Amino acid sequence: MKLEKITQLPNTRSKRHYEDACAAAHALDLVGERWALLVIRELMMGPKRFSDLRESLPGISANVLTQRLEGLEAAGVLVRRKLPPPASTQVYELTEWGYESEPIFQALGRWAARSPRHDPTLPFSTASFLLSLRTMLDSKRAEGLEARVGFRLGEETFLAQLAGGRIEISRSALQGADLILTGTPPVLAGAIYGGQPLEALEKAGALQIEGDRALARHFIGLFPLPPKASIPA
Amino acid sequence: MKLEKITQLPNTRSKRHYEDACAAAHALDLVGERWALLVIRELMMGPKRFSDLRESLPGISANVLTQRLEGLEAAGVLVRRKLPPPASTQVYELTEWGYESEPIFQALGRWAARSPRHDPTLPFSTASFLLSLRTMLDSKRAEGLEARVGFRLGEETFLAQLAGGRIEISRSALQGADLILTGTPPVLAGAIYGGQPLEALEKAGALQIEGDRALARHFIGLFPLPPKASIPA
DNA sequence: CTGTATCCGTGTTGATACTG
DNA sequence: CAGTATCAACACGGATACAG
Repeated sequence: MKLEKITQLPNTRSKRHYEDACAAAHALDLVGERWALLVIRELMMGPKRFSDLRESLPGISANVLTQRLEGLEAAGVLVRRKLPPPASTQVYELTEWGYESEPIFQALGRWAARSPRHDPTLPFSTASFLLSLRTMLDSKRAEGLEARVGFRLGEETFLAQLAGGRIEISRSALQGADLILTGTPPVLAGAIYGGQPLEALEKAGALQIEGDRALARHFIGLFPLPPKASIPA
Repeated sequence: MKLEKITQLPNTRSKRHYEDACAAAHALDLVGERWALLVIRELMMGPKRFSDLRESLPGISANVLTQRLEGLEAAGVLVRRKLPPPASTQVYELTEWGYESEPIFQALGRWAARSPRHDPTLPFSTASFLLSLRTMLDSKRAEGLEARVGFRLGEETFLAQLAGGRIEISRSALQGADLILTGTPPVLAGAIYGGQPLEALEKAGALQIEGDRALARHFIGLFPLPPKASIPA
């Protein structure tokens, strides 16, 4: 008669959370669940649909994505919005406060780039590639440069504007770009972070360069990786 | 004879990890499990023993703490060290790279301090209080100030040195301090972040002030909180 | 006294199949 | 396309027992 266990009180304290006044701990209550931060990362360059999110998050399952979207909406990190007709499709978009979480990704990324176990050959999403540029730009090296670099990544195009040692990147058309790079995020990352020569990638057909080729060579040198941490025996 | 179950293959792919080249995702593979970041936070002000960690992490269970310590050691974030006799007790200490994770906490903390749901009345550990000072110091306001502020928090003492708009905090004896504050982390946080008047806390016996009282009033004004985010309906 | 290992009830996660 | 339903595997947290 194990069916008698209807007496389960299902929600004493429905969610698991740290009982801790520390703001960082609170942040983990909000976005510390598995996949939550990666969902936010994927929305960092602008709104996306449910299935766009699924595609760019290798391995997330539909039900978990649903739960995370619900949780993040309840937390005030994102909103679901219906695009006006004729598109009429639903998208998820970060709130202003949601967009302000970018420094979290930068801190995580800068730190983990030094990890001895970091494997840069895994799948690389468009959003993380573009965020990595914002994170890794060496403002000293970019100081004197003023330029517009366009990216064609799959269906989408993005424009990076360099000025005053800073970089701004947004979804945008590419007119007025001094240079346009076309390829997949892993290939572009190979050129920028992996030191792979542009010519070789071009010959292999993995990369196309239109416009100022000298700028291309300069540009890919603006994003130095930190040295690996040496771990004790 | 349940002992026959040795046939369990325990590690097909022993750990759950994101298959993602993004460095931030890799960071989450290393320190994204529940409790991992809070363990690191507690070690941020110096080495601790197993039971110190348990005490300062309300709600963690012994087996989970063991697992996290193993995982973080394997990742190269911390090491276990045996103190020389006669103390001969084992402590956990962050590696240099482990200490470099502090910007992660600052980014998380700054962001979540704006959360509409942040509840600052929960338990507050010594480590998170001291880290919050490093995080929230307004360097403009601290610009001209040169001072040493001591803290007596339970058994331990810490010295905060202000100079050139920056703050350094370390476990240390308190000689040479211009001001010494004694109390619990929640009380001190109430004064610094909650705007509770020093005199009231002192009269209530929750706080003791030794030394330069004008400095105390100045000091608690150096750590402004950001405004709450307004979340959409 | 300081950690570690094991058992166990429960909640969370993830893969597949399925529905509006 | 945008999710729900189901179910198995795992992770968490509590208790307890064990080892130096």
